[in-house]
Amino acid sequence: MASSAPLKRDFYARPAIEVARDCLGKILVHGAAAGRIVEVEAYLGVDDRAAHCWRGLTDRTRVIFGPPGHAYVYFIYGMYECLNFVCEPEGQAGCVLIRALEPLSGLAIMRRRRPSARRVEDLASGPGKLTLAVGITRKLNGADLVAGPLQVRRSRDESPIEVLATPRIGITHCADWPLRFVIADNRFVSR
DNA sequence: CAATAGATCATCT
DNA sequence: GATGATCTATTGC
Repeated sequence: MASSAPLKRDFYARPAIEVARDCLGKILVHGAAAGRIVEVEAYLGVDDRAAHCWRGLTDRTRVIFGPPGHAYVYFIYGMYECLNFVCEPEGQAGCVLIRALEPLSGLAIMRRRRPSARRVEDLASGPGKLTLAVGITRKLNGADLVAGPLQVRRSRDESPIEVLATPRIGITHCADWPLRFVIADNRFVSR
């Protein structure tokens, strides 16, 4: 497999924008399924009206204010789940939404979980699609990314990556902030 | 192609 | 009671 050591906690204990950019090219692993992160979005703290934590600490946003290096998984539109990495030191809000993966292994089980995907490019090219493909549910909300069943690893392929910044997708507030980051010319990013 | 409707529910007003 | 960090199928050009 084209991956090695899991990222340590200090990787996540930084501003969400830095973590977001650095996540690109890393490998997300859950069981037999693994994929390369090709598209992410940064969500900031209380100043970012598009972020869930904008209103402050609630039952739902508790994990975002908790220690870094954990998963924040939330349920949206009555149907889909989305995966975030909690960033910043404990007590501060900030996270990174994982928006698309390039499938690397476990292709068979991914296809089984996403019967409607006709092409490999459709398996995990969106926040709701990737959680289905990789088998992430709300049960993983709060899970430790450093030691838990869901991990992020450095790729063995360390060839340079060209990163593009664009506005975030599907939000109404702060819609012009360039906090979406993609690997340039990658065919697995969402449409 | 592009545009739109419908599915469906946790969270917050 | 409305809304939302989405996706799919369908309709219409």
